[in-house]
Amino acid sequence: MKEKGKNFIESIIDKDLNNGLSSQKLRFRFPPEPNGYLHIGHIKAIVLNFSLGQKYNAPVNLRFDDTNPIKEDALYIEEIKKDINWLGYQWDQECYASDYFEQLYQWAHLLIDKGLAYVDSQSSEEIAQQKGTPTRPGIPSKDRSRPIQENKELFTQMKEGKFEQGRYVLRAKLSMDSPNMLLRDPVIYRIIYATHPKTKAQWCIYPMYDWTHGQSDFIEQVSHSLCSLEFMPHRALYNAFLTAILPQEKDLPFQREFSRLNVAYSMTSKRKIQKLISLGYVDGWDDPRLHTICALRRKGYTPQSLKRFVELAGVSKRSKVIGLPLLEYCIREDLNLHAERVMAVIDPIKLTIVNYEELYSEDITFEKNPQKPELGHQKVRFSRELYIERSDFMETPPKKFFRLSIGKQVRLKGAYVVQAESVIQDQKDNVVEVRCIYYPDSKSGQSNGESDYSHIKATIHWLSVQDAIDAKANVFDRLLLSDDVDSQKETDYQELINPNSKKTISIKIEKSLANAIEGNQYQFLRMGYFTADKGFDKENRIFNKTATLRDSYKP
RNA sequence: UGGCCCAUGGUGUAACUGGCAACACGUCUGAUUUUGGUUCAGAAGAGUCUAGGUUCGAUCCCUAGUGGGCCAACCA
Repeated sequence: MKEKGKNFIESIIDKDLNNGLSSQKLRFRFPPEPNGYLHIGHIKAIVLNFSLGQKYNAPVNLRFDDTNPIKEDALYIEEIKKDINWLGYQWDQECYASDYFEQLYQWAHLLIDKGLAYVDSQSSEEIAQQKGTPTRPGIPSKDRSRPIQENKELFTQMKEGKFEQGRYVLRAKLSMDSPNMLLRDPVIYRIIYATHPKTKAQWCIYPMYDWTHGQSDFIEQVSHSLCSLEFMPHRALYNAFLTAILPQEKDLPFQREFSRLNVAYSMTSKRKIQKLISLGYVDGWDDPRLHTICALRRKGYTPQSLKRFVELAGVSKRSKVIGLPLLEYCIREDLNLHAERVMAVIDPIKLTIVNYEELYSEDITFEKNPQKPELGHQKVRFSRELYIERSDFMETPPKKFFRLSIGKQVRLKGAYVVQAESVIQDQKDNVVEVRCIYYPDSKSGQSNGESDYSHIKATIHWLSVQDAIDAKANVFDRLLLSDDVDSQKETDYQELINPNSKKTISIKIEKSLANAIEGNQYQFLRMGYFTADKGFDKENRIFNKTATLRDSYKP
């Protein structure tokens, strides 16, 4: 049977299943380090692992890789859990690498017993120097041949806090001339005096990533340990350690690597984002211009759209940067189906209907969402004085402009056809008001008698002046000027930042939006998708622009 | 003067153990539409990095080259 769209990870799993691996043994895991907020790149790993879990009906663990107390914080544990839940995933077990510290310590002793690890007293710099280069073999440490018993005693004392930070490390004795630099006697334990988010002051030696990850996978019986491409050289260590401490074990987990999701114009480096925040270029980790999960959420991205994005981006082993248009497509696709349509005028200009009764008004209705008629209708007040979008009127229109200009007709959404008659200008000749007439027999949804309005090419949105409410909208442009900041080593923030990445503008919204709830998404008819910002209330009516609508109008 | 990984329309992925390159986004037409949105129909666009080899036949296997990525933290 030919299955299309299967990615290479799924192919590997299917092959394993065909080769006799029981589907009961399938287990995955998402292993973040709690040292910062999750970003769009993590979404790929999350979606990949959890959707594999769903597809194969296998459990997925959440494992915090908390082996470096200097960088980690309990705050991030909570934030990470929140983000994963928001994405709509439920993990099986909530695990911590620190749960395995004792076991890892015992295994380290086992490694020493086998003559495969030694305590090194050299400084970090000395060790680095002796490592050599990829083309030049390393030099063995003077401590490499330290007797096993002495190693055990020193390591035990390290654990007992007998030494100051940095005094000793435990190194695996592998090879000092491997072309894989990671195999050149890697450090597997170091002394750190810091408070760990989970184990507090219980430990003063901490295992390194390589000594932790494979073993943690084994303990949790993870079958397929998926990580990004840059961990490929670590696979040799992953396997070497597992086979060293578990020589008779047959069902060892194994690591497979996929390319990480790099998004154009996005910054995912914690250090760099932190810098942006401290320099005041963005307001915080959830500034909608960033690509952290909390920022995407605040901007109005939905879990569904982000999952879809990851799905469309695919899984492969090529390093690449995905462009923003795909991300925008995904949120439009979702919001088109779900967002309520409302009227809001972003850049208002007054439109007066001269032949409409001055004190008269009427209720106009239109569908909340043409994609979902069952949602019913929106009711808006129509009257003589309206606001329309400034860009919907032109004094000297180009040939293909279908909207309002003197002598031309448009339909006001849900209401009447109007024809512009004249404009009122200020001293500087700016148009401040458009005056028009309306055709009483052109009302939406009514039979129009003799008149035929089918030639009207455009429908524009509007708001009754007396009912319009003031609000604000944050409109964003890309924060960064370069599409691939993440791969740049040093960054000149001055030159990197788009000075016009955020504009806050005053807009007019319809009454029904006055009590919008934070996080709710709307389509401002013809203008794009907007989301009520956090803290939205009567005093503070702010919307974030989530995405623009597609626009095939080309002047 | 190292090792590992990768190379398919503009972009991202697909093509089962080799059988005349498919899907999505984007682009362009046309239709529908009271959102220049949506939807629908259709089109253009690659002969699979290069050179060899194996084969009746190569995107797929082999060799070499080229280009890109990763690796020398007491980070993960």
